[in-house]
Amino acid sequence: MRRPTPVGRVGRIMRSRIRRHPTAERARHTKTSPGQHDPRACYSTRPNPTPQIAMPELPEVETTRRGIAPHIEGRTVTEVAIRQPKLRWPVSEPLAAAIQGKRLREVGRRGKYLLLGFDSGTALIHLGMSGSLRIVKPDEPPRFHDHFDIAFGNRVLRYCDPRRFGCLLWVESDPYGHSLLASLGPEPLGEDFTPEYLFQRSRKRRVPIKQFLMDSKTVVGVGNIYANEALYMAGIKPIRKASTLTKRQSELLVAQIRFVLQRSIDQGGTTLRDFVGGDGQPGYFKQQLLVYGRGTEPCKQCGKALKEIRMNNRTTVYCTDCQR
DNA sequence: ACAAGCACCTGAAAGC
DNA sequence: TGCTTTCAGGTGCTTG
Repeated sequence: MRRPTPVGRVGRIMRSRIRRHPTAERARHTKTSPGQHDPRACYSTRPNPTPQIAMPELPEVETTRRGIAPHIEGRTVTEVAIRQPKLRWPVSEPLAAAIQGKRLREVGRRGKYLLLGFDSGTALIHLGMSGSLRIVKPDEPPRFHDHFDIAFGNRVLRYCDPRRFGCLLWVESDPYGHSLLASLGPEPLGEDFTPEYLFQRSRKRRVPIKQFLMDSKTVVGVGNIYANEALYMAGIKPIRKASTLTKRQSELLVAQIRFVLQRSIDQGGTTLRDFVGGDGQPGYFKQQLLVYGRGTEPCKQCGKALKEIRMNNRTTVYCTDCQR
């Protein structure tokens, strides 16, 4: 089916929207005209193995953090190369100059954001839907979608993102006060994410429970895959209104969310070597998923065909018998 | 405050 | 076979 094209007044308004982040620098990107420098000229030629697209959910981001941290923490930035500044928001203009010669204190994480903490300022990195980071040697030629490098001597942190939904922003003040992080809900593996919290928070919410869980203001790091899995394991139907959640179900749900995320992080630990010289992709997609991606295959508990629907434009899979 | 829907992007898959 | 269209999805923003 053809995508509806916005028409009339509303369409004009939508088309005229400017893509920017309110607190991000308003870097302007003029189109490259003939004769001008084409940023893509920096890339090696296109025929390289297409990077596998894995959806980075919280376990992937945490594994990435653990994978890159030992190689770059405590080291000093020797060079920054931005080949493609047009990510979800323009790469912060002052970033390269700001971190040049600076020492990286630590690699932190808040939700799905990675925080490269320097002595003065923080680089915020989000992997979007298809982003990945890996450590390469300085002489390794960039592939087609390798959009930026941050070099630490002989170790280069390289960012690849075919769909460019990720971002690289420079924040000089307290990063946790930045608008992207300030309103985030609790960490799912932290002590603030309790059954009581989830229960109270869901009281007046009429949206489907799955959508409620995927809202980063409720809890961070629960994307489509893990929302499907956790709801299946907790025996809760994704389309139910959040407000119908019982206290007992809140307990089950919190426990299952913690379980599926922790298990994935544990499994990711076995693929850390992939971050150096490899493709930078943790091997999560190999893990066994109970419902996500199984379409209408039989439920692993009762054998009945799973149901696949679209909810809020997201694929949702559940068992009509095991989930109530 | 809450809810709904769009935008961003491009490789892969499906459709013709 | 080859071209065109649709789908996938995280998440901030705008509108209702």
